[in-house]
Amino acid sequence: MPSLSSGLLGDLDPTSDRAVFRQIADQLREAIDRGRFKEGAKLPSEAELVEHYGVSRMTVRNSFSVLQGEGLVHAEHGKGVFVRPRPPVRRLASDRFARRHRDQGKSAFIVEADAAGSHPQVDGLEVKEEKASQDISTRLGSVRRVLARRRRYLLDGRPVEFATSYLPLDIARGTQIAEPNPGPGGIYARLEELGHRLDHFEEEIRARMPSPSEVKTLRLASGVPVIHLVRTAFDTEGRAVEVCDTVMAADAYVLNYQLPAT
Amino acid sequence: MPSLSSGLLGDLDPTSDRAVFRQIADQLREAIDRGRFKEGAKLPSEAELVEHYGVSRMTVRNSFSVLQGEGLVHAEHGKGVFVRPRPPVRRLASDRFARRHRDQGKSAFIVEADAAGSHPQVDGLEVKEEKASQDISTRLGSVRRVLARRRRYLLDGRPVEFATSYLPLDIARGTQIAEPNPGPGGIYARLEELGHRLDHFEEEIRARMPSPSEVKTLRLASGVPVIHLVRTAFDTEGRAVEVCDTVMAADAYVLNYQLPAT
DNA sequence: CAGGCATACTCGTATAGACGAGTGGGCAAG
DNA sequence: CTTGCCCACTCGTCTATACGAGTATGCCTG
Repeated sequence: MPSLSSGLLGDLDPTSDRAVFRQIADQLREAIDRGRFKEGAKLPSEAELVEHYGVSRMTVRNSFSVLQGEGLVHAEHGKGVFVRPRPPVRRLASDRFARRHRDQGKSAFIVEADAAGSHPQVDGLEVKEEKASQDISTRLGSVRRVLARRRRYLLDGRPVEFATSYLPLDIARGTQIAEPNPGPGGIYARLEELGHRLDHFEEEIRARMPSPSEVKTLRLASGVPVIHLVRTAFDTEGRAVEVCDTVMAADAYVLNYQLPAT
Repeated sequence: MPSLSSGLLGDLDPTSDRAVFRQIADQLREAIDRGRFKEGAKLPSEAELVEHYGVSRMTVRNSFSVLQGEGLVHAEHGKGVFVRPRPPVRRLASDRFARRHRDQGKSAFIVEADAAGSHPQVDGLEVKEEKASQDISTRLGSVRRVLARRRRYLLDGRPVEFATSYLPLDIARGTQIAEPNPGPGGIYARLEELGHRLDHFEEEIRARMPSPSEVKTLRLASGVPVIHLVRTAFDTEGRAVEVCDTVMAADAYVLNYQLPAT
């Protein structure tokens, strides 16, 4: 039997008009912030908190759901509720598509991860021709059908990113871009070999909560948003030659950009 | 008495091992996605759904809380649960700090919002000297104390962004930068007048769920993440002359960047 | 000693009921 | 007609209970 007496937590203020479950959430949050519960540590069980505060179990669960929504903790069935550890983040530099990074035989993702000491994997590779969505069609300049290259990226076994590249068929069909393995330097290297000299990229960044299918694909804990990045590659003639739609687990990424002061 | 018969919703599958509240959430989500409930529309009330599905009220509330966590709906006490409308977004262009945008008398935020037909406000202005946090100190190159300029930005009455600029005291003290109104072109114009010719900016972007204080400051609905952007300005000598820490309501922003293919 | 099972602990799901508080419409009194 | 109150409807909070399912541990059996 658990001896409880979770000495780190205070009492409720019955005179306060703050809801009880919020008061409990506040105390737990503060305890976490102060380091009384460290990353990965187990919080008191529901039963212990019921005992400690003298409230019903649903009230305690309600507190936990507040903290889950904030991304502070996560529950594991049969084990307990734990302070969510901050996973190692992947930093995306704004020069990651520079030509000088394209001469290796491996993809940028693999090279970076190796350098950071993580174990990278690429997964769920799928290459096919399909009808362009309204959005993609607009971005690529009114194309009807496109070549789509889908893949998922994992770091140390954890899915962190899901990306789809779209290319106009008149560019990609029949080239190595339409093969599962696009070869050294990736599709940007192939595009340039095909005479589409790249001029610049435009990136569009949003953050939002994931859809259920994204939760599944990225195995996201509750309270983790996604970063949605859409990159369009333009050649020197101003034509959009590729659109890459990427959904990233927000807790696994920091994006870096360098801007000239002009 | 409500006549219910919310004909748009199906039945539960008792053989499914998917939890009842998830099935209900799924049906509501699908109805929203299909446009059966439009933006801003009211969903059936808890009581109606209790009736329709023959489940207890807590189960229905549980479904709603799933959708709230996804940022799809929001509840209004005494009124109902509504499909969350997508607010107008502010697009941040990567050239927004170019010198050519600095000659007007008004701040970039005001100019942009006016152009977009929204009503901009700046709020909670606070300028003071304070101790630099560990992080800020590191970014500015080991300064102890800094000038901090805090302000909140609103669009059509809605808070969308909360920003703090930090500057080393040896640069900012006694200048117009230390005044509430930094003058035309903002602090970057003043910095250049003071001889700190700007070379480039570095921006660091994260997305996460907001802290309770951020929820309050930005009046965030549940299920809305924040974008956390930290920008460092460097002068031509490579010195960091300003750090701007910005927290944005993620549903109000799209960030745009343009990258050279190098 | 190894394997398997029982058990106690964990969270997950669901029910039923109670009261409170915000909102808005309708009715009644002035 | 206007004012003000009441009531019905909404979601918010909380209690108490029940059973299910995942996990870990230790004991018991072979």
